[in-house]
Amino acid sequence: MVSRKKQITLAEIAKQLGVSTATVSLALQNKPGISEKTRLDVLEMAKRLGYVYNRSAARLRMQRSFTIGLIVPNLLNPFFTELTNSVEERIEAEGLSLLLAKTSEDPHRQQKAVQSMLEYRVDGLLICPAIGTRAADLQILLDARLPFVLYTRSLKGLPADYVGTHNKKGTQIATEFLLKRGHRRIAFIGGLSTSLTRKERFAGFRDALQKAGIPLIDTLNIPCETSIKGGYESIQLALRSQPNPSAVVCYNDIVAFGVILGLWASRIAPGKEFPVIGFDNIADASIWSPPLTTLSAPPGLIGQEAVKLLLKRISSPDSPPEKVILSPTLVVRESCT
Amino acid sequence: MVSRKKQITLAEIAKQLGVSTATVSLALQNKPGISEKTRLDVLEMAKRLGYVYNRSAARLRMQRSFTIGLIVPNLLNPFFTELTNSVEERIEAEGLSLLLAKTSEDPHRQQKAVQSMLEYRVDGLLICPAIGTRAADLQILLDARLPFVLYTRSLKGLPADYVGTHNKKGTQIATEFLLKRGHRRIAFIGGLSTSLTRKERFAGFRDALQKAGIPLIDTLNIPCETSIKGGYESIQLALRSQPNPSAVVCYNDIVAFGVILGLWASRIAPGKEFPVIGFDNIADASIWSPPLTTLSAPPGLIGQEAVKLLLKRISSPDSPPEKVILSPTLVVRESCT
DNA sequence: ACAATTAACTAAATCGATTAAGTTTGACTA
DNA sequence: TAGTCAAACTTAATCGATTTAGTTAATTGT
Repeated sequence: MVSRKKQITLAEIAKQLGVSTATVSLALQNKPGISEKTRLDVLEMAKRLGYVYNRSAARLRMQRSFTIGLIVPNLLNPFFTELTNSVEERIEAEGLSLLLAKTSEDPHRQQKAVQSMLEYRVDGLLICPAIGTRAADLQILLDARLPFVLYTRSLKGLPADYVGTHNKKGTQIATEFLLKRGHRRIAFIGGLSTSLTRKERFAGFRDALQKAGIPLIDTLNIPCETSIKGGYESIQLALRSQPNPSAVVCYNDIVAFGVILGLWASRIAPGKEFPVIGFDNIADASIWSPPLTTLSAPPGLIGQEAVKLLLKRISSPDSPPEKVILSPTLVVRESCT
Repeated sequence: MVSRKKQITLAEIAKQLGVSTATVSLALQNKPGISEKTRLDVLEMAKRLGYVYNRSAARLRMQRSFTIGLIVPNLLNPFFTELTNSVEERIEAEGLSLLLAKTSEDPHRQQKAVQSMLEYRVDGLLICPAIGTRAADLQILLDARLPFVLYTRSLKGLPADYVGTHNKKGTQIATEFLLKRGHRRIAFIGGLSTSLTRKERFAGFRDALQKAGIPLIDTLNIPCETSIKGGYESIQLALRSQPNPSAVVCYNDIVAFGVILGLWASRIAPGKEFPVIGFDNIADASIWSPPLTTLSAPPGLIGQEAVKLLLKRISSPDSPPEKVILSPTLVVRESCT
């Protein structure tokens, strides 16, 4: 072990100045009851000694951590990184810190992450339940009376705040848009068939077709992994099927990107010859080539709303649970002209 | 304020069992000197009362936070999210937690983030200096004797551990590869002209040309923003210039993605008709269309190495600074057949 | 000029876990 | 049977900032 330089504490500053620690503490916090001269003396001495505030001590005493926990399923998916990005920004603007954990869609790891957040006494928690999570798994949060907000994925049976997207409405709008332009053979591509979100998004697609009296073509409903590769392979599959599609509604933007690449590779110009619609409106959507027409329910906004709701929950822990369901709007760009 | 349920502490468990807090603490830590029966009693009572370990208290006492700080410039860039992802994994495997902050390439915000990390008494810090950072800005870390590791971007004049990539060697390999295949008009696309990394990567490109006696063509050296859009626009510019290029070495994978999209849009098949080489080998590179030939220096690996180095630094704070420079290897995929 | 008020500061308890330095108990030894 | 020793526990100090309930000294009002 190395000879640690002695920690500079409030007490050390107080000793140097011949005042009490209370005075030093109040001075540093800019609280009333301290003369201007003393305050300046304290500030200067703190700087001179290289004092660094010890949050662990303050937290213990104040019973607050000034930290918000964020649990995401996945950090390689732009949806969640964009969300993380915006959450970090809001949190930092509030003078709080961000404790990050990811579950890799594993409920077991999620349990460990939740436990860890409780031990850290985070002031609040944002969590997108890993696939396979049961309401009972998160009951511990209610028991511990930890303010938390679910985002993107809800959990029936868990009375909790939630911020999400009106999935069904979104794909409905998109599908109607394509129908109005005369398309009759529209594919729905992407999303794992086990995903609740996919079920909702597909439902909007199906309902729009139904309302228009267009029959659903099974071979044009293609679930796949939520990745560029998934979209790339699925569109090629769709193009080879009979009847083949003249347009695509995608599970989300990532899949749409793959679809676009697949179209290019098949020498079909996405947009001009073949419309593609995504979902989410992640940052890359607008700079893609062609720029992606998509249902705007941007992860950044979801993150912001989630933080907003969480702060509200923290300040009034006993108000009834609130749900914020964002209505996606269709942003028309060149992938659908 | 709500009537908080009384916190369950070690003392509460001790009281219920009629033992001392020391016993409870030792039992929960599985330390020797406690009988098996008592240990089980403690565990059961802890569970029954819903006890949650208070890390703030433990930290204060132990003078360790069991937390590692990670400062990234940007969370929207896959390079950094992949790195964050791998760091999170390593950290969690060590039983530590991850405190995340981003600088948005703003040295001022970086300063605040660093300060925050010090106040949290993180056990160690991984930091990629924001553009414009001076060695003096991070001197505070040395003064505070906080173990830290720089990654991806070094900082001359700061004696510190560093994990990065041999940039020059990478682009040199890539350029030689293209030269060997007969290309004489090779473009170098991407990266901001102010970036040190760009300077290094460009130097490798230039040297390879020089060694082969091929003159550098100024109009084929095109700096641009590190984004899909930047690559997309730059390749179109390059294709219109005289002489126009027959192949491209890109600043990184993101730019290469944009270049590929730009080629598709110009009805040129990337790979088959026009080779494109990226740099970094981010996860998307292998699933792109066409799969990207790139210099593998994956962010996940850099993250892992950085964590490894940091843990080493933590356990021996006074050993001399170490540099880990990863040599990129060319991974040939279809974008360059 | 004396009580009342205010400004400036202090003493000391507090948050909850950890751990060094004891103390007690019982078993085993010589 | 006294002495040794280990096992199983306890006592109490400790980490460092915060904050309540004071105390002191100076200022104001009448």
